[in-house]
Amino acid sequence: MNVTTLCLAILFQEEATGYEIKKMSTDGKYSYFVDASFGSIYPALARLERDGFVTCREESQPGKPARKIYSITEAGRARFAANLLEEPEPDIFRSAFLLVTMYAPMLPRHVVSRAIDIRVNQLTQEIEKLTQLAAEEQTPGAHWAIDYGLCCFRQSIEYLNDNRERLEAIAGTANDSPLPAAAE
Amino acid sequence: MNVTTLCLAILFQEEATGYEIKKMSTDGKYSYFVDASFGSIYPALARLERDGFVTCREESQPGKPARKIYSITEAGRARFAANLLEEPEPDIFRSAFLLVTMYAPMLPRHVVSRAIDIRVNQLTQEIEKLTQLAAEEQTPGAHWAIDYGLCCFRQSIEYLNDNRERLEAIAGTANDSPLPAAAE
DNA sequence: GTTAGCATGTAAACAGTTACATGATTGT
DNA sequence: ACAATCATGTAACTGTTTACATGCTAAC
Repeated sequence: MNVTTLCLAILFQEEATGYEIKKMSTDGKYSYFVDASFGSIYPALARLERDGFVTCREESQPGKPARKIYSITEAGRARFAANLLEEPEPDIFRSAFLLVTMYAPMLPRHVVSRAIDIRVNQLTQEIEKLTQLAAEEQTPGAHWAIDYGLCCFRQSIEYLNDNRERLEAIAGTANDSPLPAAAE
Repeated sequence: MNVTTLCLAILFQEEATGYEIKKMSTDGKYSYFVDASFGSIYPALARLERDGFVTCREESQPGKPARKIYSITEAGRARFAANLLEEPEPDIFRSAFLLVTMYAPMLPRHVVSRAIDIRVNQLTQEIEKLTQLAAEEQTPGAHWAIDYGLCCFRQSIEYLNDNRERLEAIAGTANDSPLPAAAE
């Protein structure tokens, strides 16, 4: 999914500024679609407005730049809806954590332990985020998605806790490691 | 992870050609790191060779372009190892399937059903791939990673099978859908 | 006094994809 | 006949990030 579609997806549900879209795509409910930066969101919104898929009203604030609040148009709704009807692209999972596990034999034990700790932490935070989202959220589709996410993340943490010793035992067992520190 | 690091990661474990690296990053064991195209792999290998991180020997084949088999150097091993010691970046999950679930109320039921079918299929294939990989694979780190993946994927399929009716029941319940087809 | 949050926007730089060029072999 | 697999490589294009510019307010 590209930034333009992300903007339409969010504006389909609620009005928002570019700043708010950025937050939602980085931490919020829409973080499972794209993580976009300001440098891609602002130009995307300008293009969407130029092409009639969104409209914009300004709200001036004393001392700050005016908030530009975007709303989706009928053309915008239709475009996003048509998008949703297409076959969804495959889900993507990319993991620097798994890279560490694959090369565990050549890594010092503490590096492997730290990687597990970081991953468990990340998952815990993700669960907290979803729990909070569920409390605020009303739409039934979002609720289903949140429940699914919670189930997957909990299972993942459980697996990590149950199997971390097995992985830590592998650490540092390679005898041809290019890391002098591996022997420590 | 970028394409250059991917090449080093693979060449750390085994010699390979650009073509083989492409396959491994798209379907194989390394598909959880980056999915790279030829247009990025060949230039990356050329840069790595120029900078002394890999070496290359050619194996001519009648009727085909010569295979350029790359091997990692000590400098390359050191560079990749240093990379692994850094704090791993957070794992990334991006899902077009979850987008469909979130907007289920405005979608016709068959679109939602199809999205679930596609996702279950994708997960099933992922499990088959990992099972096959486990049969071929020797390194203990890779085995741990595969077991972890299998656990997550199985759990995910189970959830989808147990909760698909609940999601399908939501489909088409929005009365303000921009899709005329939603009423079918 | 310094960091974080709010708020918009631009331009250069970068990484990567897509499409093209070339061509034999094997399977359907 | 046609598609897929093997095999390398380049060039144009695209989308996105990073860094910059600007500036107020509130918290620590």
